[in-house]
Order: sequence, then C-alpha cells, then structure tokens
Amino acid sequence: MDKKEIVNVLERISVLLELKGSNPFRTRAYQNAARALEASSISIGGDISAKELEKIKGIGSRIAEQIQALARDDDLDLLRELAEDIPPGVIDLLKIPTLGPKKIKYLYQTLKIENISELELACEENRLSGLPNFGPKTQENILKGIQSVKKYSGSFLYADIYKQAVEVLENIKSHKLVQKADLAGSIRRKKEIIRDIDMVAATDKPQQVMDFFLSLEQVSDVIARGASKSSIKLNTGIDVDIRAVSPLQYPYALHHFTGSKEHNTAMRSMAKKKRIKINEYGLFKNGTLIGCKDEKDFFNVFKMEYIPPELRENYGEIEAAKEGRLPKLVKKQDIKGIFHIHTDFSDGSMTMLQACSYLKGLGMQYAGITEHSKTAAYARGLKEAGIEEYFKEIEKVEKTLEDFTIFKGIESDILPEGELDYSDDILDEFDFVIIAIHSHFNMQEKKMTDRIITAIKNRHSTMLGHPTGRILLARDPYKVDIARVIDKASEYGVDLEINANPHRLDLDWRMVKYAKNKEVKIFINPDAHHLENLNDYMYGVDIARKGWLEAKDVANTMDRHKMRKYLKEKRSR
DNA sequence: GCCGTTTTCGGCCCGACTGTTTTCAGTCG
Repeated sequence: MDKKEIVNVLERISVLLELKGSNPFRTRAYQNAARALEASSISIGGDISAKELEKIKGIGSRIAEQIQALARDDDLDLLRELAEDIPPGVIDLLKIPTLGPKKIKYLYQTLKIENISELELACEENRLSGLPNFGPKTQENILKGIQSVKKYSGSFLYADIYKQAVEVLENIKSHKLVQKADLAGSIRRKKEIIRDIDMVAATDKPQQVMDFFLSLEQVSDVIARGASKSSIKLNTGIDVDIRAVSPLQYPYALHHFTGSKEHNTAMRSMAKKKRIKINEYGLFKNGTLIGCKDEKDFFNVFKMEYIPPELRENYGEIEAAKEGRLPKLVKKQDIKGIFHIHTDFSDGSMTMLQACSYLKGLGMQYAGITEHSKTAAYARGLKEAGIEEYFKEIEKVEKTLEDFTIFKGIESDILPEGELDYSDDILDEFDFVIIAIHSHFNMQEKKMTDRIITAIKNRHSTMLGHPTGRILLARDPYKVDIARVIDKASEYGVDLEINANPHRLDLDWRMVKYAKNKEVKIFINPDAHHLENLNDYMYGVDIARKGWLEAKDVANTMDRHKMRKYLKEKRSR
C-alpha cells in the first residue's frame, strides 16, 4: 500500500472506532496519526522501519506497527475486524447533517438501519420519533438532511461558491451596525472543496445583525438561529454560518472560525501548556484577557510568526511559525507568464492573438502555447503536417506584440507504454513539452506509475501536466504512486504543473508540499481553452500557497529572459 | 492510542445551539 492509501485506512479506522463508540481519544489518535503521516515527507516502501515512523509526532509504537503491516501486506487485522462489525452503508450516514456517531450507532443497533435508504424509509414510517432522545423534530431534521445530501452532493467547488460568499458578505458589511466582517472557515483557507460558507462580523448589536442575516433574500431555509450564531441555507443549496461578536472579540473570533479544527485544537493544546486559554472570545491568562488588535497580535502572544490562513491545517505550520521558518508565500503579482494555453489551433475557442494580447494586458511577459498532440483527435490535436503552420502563427503574433515572448509548446499525450506521440525530431522543434495522460485511465497503479516515469525520463519532457488526472467532485485520480513520480521528476529534472482549472487543482496542495521538499519546481498553469479561463491561474496560486510555495519554487515567476534560458537548459540536459 | 517544562500515568480544546429533556447529551465547527 502506498502512503495515501495508508492515510485513508487510518482515517477509516478512526471513523469505524467512532461508530463503535470506542474511547474518543483513541479515535482521535488515529485521526491525528493519519494527518501526521500525510503531512510528513517520509517515503513509504515495503521495508519502512517502525523507528522511522515513530519519529513522527502523533505516531506511536502501536500505529507504527500497523502502518508497517499495511505497507508490507496491504492488510490489517484491526481494520478487518472493524469492517466486519459495521456495514459500509453505515459510514455514509455520517454525511447526513445533525446525525453523528452516537445516534447512528443507536439506530443501527435498535432498528438495524444500515444505509441511507433504510433510514429514509424509517423516518417516513415514523419509526424514529419516540425512541429515547429522538423526537418528531429530530426525525424531521434527519429527513431534511437526507434530502439535502441527495439533492446536492453536500460539497461545492471553491470557484463555484466564492462569488456567492462574497455577495452575502457584502450584504452583511452594508448593515450600519456591522463594523467589520470577513469570510472565515475553509473558504478563507482556500480549500479546493467547500462544504459551507463561514463568516464573522463585529458588532455591538449581535441580535439585530442576526435578524438581518436571516432576512436576506438569498435565504431558503433557516437551520439555526441564536443570539450570536446562526446558520441558513442559500437557495443554491449551500449553508452559511455567521457569528457576530463585539469588535474587541473580533480577532479571536476570526481566528477561531477560520480554523481548521485541527489547527485550532493544536493551538489550544499548545496554549494550555502555557496556561493560556483560547476560545472565540479571547486569549485568557488566569481569567484576564490578553489584548490583541488583530490576528498578527494573536500569534505574537505565543512568539509566533503570523500564519496565513491557507497554512492553518496543522501540517507543521505551528512549529514553523514558532521557529520563524514559515515560507514567504508566492503572490499573484509574482506570476510573470502563463503556460498551458489551448487556442483555436486545437480545441480552444480563442485565437492566439486574443490570448496573448489579453495576457499582455494583465502585465504578463510571456505565454506558452500548447495545443493538444495528434493522439488527442477528439480535441483536434496537431498532426505533424500542421506544426509548421502553428509555428508560423506563433512567430507572427509574437512580432505584433512588443516585449512579449511566446514559447512554442505542445501538450503531448503519454501513450500507454509511456512513449510520447511524436518522434524525437519533431519534439526537438518545440521550446517546451507538457506531458500528460488523456487516455487509458484504468491501469494498475504500478503500470500507470511506470508509464508516467517512462515519459519523465524522455529528454524532451519539460513538465508533467495535471499529474493525477482528477476532476474534483466527478472523477477520482487515476491510480498512481504520485510520491514516486515526484521522486523521479526530481531526479530527472522534470517540473510539475499545478493545473489551476478550478475543476482540477491538480497537483493536490498536500503533494505540492512534498514536491517542494524534493526540490521539484512547479508551473502554475490555467489549462485555458477560453479567454476568461486565463484568469484561472489565480486559483493555482491559492493552491501553491496552500502547498507552502514561495516565488522561487514556482517556475513561471521568472522573467521572460530567464525563462527562455531555463527552458533551453532543460532541453539540453 | 499518544504524549511528556504538571513526564511513564493521567490527561487529552472549547463553546453555541438544538431537541430532548427537566438538567443535559449530541452535534457542529
């Protein structure tokens, strides 16, 4: 089993233990271990040593052994035993809001409810109402929850809901009693998938702000209404939570509601050792508030650097902030040029001139045009005969634009055996080559990994495009040992792409950090087919930041002269 | 199950809201 699968197993054990009602701290130990393993840069092979694993904080002797067993045999007695006790459908019940492990366990034991459909039927037949601690309201809420899960997946793409979030936020800000308001939660942390929108408002009259919030025209349902905290469902299906606090409490509340839960837990635990209590209202030493005017002050109380929201995942940011070694995260302004652009030469809708003029208008210095290669017939991939015309067009457009460089590129398919689909002679003519998988997704992991590594070894390869092939909320990544791919990319001097298309955001930020540790450079590319997609590179910058990247880690922060030299050196390796 | 400036046992983050109760457990973030 590879690292990612082992992380999944540990998370699964945690969920199963929770459903069994085991010691909650044991449950959390597995969760923590999963995160710790995921965040570590350790490489997992069949011969991984327990000692090596135990060095990771959060992994003790017992779990180290279990990870060893998983890496070696793909098997674990504990998991098998737990899975025998609990049918797979029961785990799905956790997706239903208002339903947690305790209630699920009870329903499973008393009513033998094993999946969502059975639960729905039981609610409709009024079998829940009347059970101890279950009343008519609970039953109704569960039914509502099931409908919501069925109708919406319960998850949303960041790009799809960001606008709605800002719209609601602007509404809140417009209220005369609101002094300050910000987005918080996963959207502020720039997670690729968002389950709900969180915001915090500073006001001296929380009740009036709550009333205003609940009366917004986008509200389709009120989930909770409290004196300082409320939740609503928007008519687009996503929930919004808002918290109103006094202006004095605002920085603490903003930190609290930005999370993540794991970051907060670790911060509180750390604070507690210094006899400081953290809650959403403040930092308290012996019951006395430690004043902070903003989040920067907040971290400063613990002699920590300010931790940007993107990094607050308890992936090592707390230790790094204490030691003053947080990265200076890459910014949108650092990006000097854009690669991975499809024009109407293959399956794009814009002309080359439109794309490049637009980028120049954004202040960019260069573009790397990449049409699909010939195997991608569905996308009108370039046949050998069309390449000369393609180059001529590039040269023509380049001449019309002053101080702007266009690099001649191709997105070359990686064929099933790992070969590229043009001859060496032809590949030699391009300034750069993005290698990528577009077919034969269903391969065994080893075969897929070897296929990609074979392509990485090709001296023409500049970078690996959308490295795992995932489509968020739609298609799983193909089976690939991405850590091994990154190791080989590092060895052979091939870069990796963060595909910034909001449906992809591939490479995943967790692995971006891994790539950084392996000194693999990253290109942030929009994979644009339409003019408006060219701006998507900004989502890629968010992901790069979330993966701890600095400007020097991102290839397309180079100016156009350095980039030309860089690409040339890559070709001659 | 993990961990240690309260160290090898005894803790393990903190609070709001809901729905069920009649003082609180469960869920959520």
